[in-house]
Order: sequence, then structure tokens, then C-alpha cells
Amino acid sequence: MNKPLLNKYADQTAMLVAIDCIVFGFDGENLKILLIKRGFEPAKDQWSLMGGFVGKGEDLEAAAGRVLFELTGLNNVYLEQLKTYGEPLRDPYARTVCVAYFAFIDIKKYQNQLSDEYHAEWFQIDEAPQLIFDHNEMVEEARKRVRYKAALHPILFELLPQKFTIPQLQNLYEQVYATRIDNRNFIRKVTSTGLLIKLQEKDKSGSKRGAFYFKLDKKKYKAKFQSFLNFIPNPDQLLG
Amino acid sequence: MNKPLLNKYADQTAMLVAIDCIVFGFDGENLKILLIKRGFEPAKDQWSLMGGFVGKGEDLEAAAGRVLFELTGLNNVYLEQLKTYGEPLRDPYARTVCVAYFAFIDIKKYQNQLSDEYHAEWFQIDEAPQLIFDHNEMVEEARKRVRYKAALHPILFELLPQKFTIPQLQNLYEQVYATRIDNRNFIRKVTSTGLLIKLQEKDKSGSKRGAFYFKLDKKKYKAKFQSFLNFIPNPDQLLG
DNA sequence: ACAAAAGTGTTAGTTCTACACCCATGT
DNA sequence: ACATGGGTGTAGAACTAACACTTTTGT
Repeated sequence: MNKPLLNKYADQTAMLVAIDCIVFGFDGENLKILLIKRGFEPAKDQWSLMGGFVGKGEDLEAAAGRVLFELTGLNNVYLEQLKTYGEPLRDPYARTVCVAYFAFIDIKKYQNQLSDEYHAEWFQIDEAPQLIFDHNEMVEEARKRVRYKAALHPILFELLPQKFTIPQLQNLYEQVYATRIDNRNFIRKVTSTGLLIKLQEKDKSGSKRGAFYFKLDKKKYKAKFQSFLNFIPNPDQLLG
Repeated sequence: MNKPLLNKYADQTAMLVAIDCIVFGFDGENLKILLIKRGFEPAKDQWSLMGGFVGKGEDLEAAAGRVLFELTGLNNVYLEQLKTYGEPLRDPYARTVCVAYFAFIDIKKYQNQLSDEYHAEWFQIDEAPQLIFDHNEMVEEARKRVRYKAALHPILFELLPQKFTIPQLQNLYEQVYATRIDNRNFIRKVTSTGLLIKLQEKDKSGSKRGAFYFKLDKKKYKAKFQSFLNFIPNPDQLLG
């Protein structure tokens, strides 16, 4: 801005604004998050969420997208603003307000080599290390938000490849909610949404019989995304 | 912070951080929002949300609470972080990242005289004027969020006085969703939650017969706040 | 007596959950 | 032939939505 600051503005304290991303991935077995080894002080070499400062003329979501691209080489990642953290001492070095985003990526699209400079690693959520600043709290809130949202909306499809099987999908829900789901009821629910298109092809990697692949009906997915779908039985009990 | 900035930090652009509050109130008839006439440039004398800059050692939520207190004279207001807005040009005067909160207050507790310096006024939402910057967008998103959340959680009680009648409560839901609700089904739902304690006293202002007052069972309210309560029939259709 | 809002029950349809067996295939 | 995971059906319970009349009381 090249205008002179007005009185009301002039007295204010400017702060750094950062974004951090909680990146979730699913490898078919476990739900994971992507962490990096921080390359600079403070807290150099400690595990951390991937983040970065918001640039001068940069929008918040654009900053998150940029940071994700730097880390994963992926664009068009599912990205949602989680919450903004502004506790004055959260970053011991400078007053930094942090807008946290969570992201879902198809873990198989992740290009490990691209992120060598960050020493990025996937962790099972329960086995994740201690993180810097308030990042553990962010991860916890992101998990809660994901559980909340996925109980009502078909958000978890963003974690799967384009072709997936229903057992894979069920396993993903079971991971997210750390619970067992009855497969007959689950299949009935997901198919009754009309969101899935059955393919001829089968995935034989998981069993001898093989499981049919499905893909998302993109149009219906977009149309129904805001509907309450109720994938999870008794969700109340699982949201703690 | 009195340490020297590190390289990684030193190059970054500091920004102003503000909070804005979408303050909802309910007068028994209509759902309203509280707006002020902005007292300083830019956009002096235009209608605006109540807001303020985040102070040097101040937490975000504390800043929102402070601003609300300045405006209404009330403490312990229901306050929830909505979303953070950071479009680079959203404030034409200086790069300002804004953390928006929404608040619910019992409109009768509002002390009009305290806010004379802001020229605050209650507006029916549909009759609200054009607001500065991106504030109209914030109001729209807050309305959506309230509709979403109130369909599942007993949040709207925060808008009512301690004693309220079921017809008042129903009217509030009807205002929020701009819909008519069947009173028999509504009563059954709210009473079956166990959240209400019936008082002996009646409110005779609305009818000759009078309607019994109820109050919240605070313990159950806290315990059940996270449960999915489903107050609204077919909520999908109403959330647009 | 009547107007105006409060309060009360029932039924049919839908959805939810719990539950157990057969199927297809590779080895 | 058998082991492994994939896929299918049903019945009882719970919940939802649609629906209309009686009660109370101030005027």
C-alpha cells in the first residue's frame, strides 16, 4: 500500500501471518499425516507441520496452495480452512498469527523426491512425534474436524484414488473413526447415495475373488456434497 | 519480541491483524444483526461490522471479546471463530488479515446507551445496508454457518433469555431457517432432548392463555452440545 | 361468545441396526 | 479342497413427518 497510514491504522502492531497445513493421506491401510523436519530456527530440525508465511500480495488460500505445491508437487488438492491461531507467544521468535488449513491428498500421487529438501515423512497419526509450537493442537483439531465433517459429508473420497473399492472405502472410514463398521450396512449406505459408479474392473490385490472398482459420480458428488449423508452410525459417540 | 529476527523471519511482510464480529440478536420476533457506523477513515460513516485490531500481546479471541464488550457492555458472550479473510486488497488502506467471529447475545441485555459512540443499530438481516469491504460476505457466511450448526446443535438457546417459552423458541428456529415448523413435532423434539426444565410461571404477553416458561438444564446442555440433535426437518434443503 | 394462541396423539412411512451365510477365486 | 476376503437379505426397532382438534382465558 502506498498511501500514508491513517491515525487509526498507524498505531497498530503489525504481525507476521503464516499458514500451516495438516496434510492427510491414506495408503489403503492407515490414515497418515505428512510432517517435515523444520529447516530453520527457531526449533530447527524438529518435526513440524508444513507451513510458510503469507506473502505481501498473496491471499491466504493461495499461500496454502503454494506451500502444498512446494511440498508435494501437487496442485488441485482438497484444502479447507481449519482455524486461526493467534496466541501471542505461540511462536517464540516473533508474533505470528497462523491460519491452519487441512488438506487431503491421494497418497499415491505424492512425489517423495520432490520434498527431499523438507525431509518430509508420513506418520501414522497415533505414532506422530512431538511437534513444534502449537502444531500438535492443530493436528488434534484437524482430526476432530475431519471426523465431524466426514460423518455428514462425502469428504473422505478426496483421500482415495479415482478408482477404489468399497472395502477400501470402508477401511478408510474405520481408520478415521477407529471403529468397526458392519459391511452390509455400509455398502447399503454408500450405494444408496448414488455417488458411486461401478466399474467392470476388479482389484485383485486384496483378495482372490477381487473387489469391483468404483469411481465417483462427479456431478452427484458436487450436488450432494452439502447434504447430510449420515455415513457413520451413532456419530455422536465417535466425535469426542 | 526483543530477540533479533532470524533470516527466515526477517524477509517477511508484517501485516495488520483485525477481528470483526457478526453479532446476532433475537428480539422475540426477528433475527437481527448489530452494525455500527464506522467512525474513521477509510469508509468513515459507512455501515460496518464491529471490529478492531488485535493488540500487541493480545490473543485473537480476547480481542473479539474486548471489542464486544466495548460495543455492548456484555461479557461472557457466546463467541465462535467463523473464518479468516485475507484477500490482499480487502482493506484498501493497509494489508489487513481479518479473523471473523460470530456472537450471539440476548438482545434484551444489550445496553444501547453504551454504544452511542459507535452509532450501533440492530438490523433485520434482510434489511441490512451495504457494508464496507468484505463484510457483507462475512455476514452471509455467518448466516450459513449458524443455519448449519443450529440444525445439529442447540446453539440458538444462546440467543434467548434465561426464561423462554417454546413458542418463542420455535419462532426463533423459524426465523433462522425462514421456514414454518409443525409445532407438535417441534415440541416433541425439544422436550425429548431433556434439555428443558419447565417452570411454573407463564408468559402472558403473547396470548391470553399464556405459555409456560422453560429454562435450560445447563448440565445437560453442556453434555449434549456436541451431539447431533436434528431439530430441523430435512435440513439439507434449507442450508443453501 | 368468541378470538387467538397453547398444547396435545396417532399413524403410516422410512430409516436404522443387528445379524449369518453363500460366492468367487487362487493356491 | 480349502482358505480368504467379497458380496448379499431380512426383520424388529426407532425415528420422522404429516395431520386437526381441544383448552384456556381476556375481551
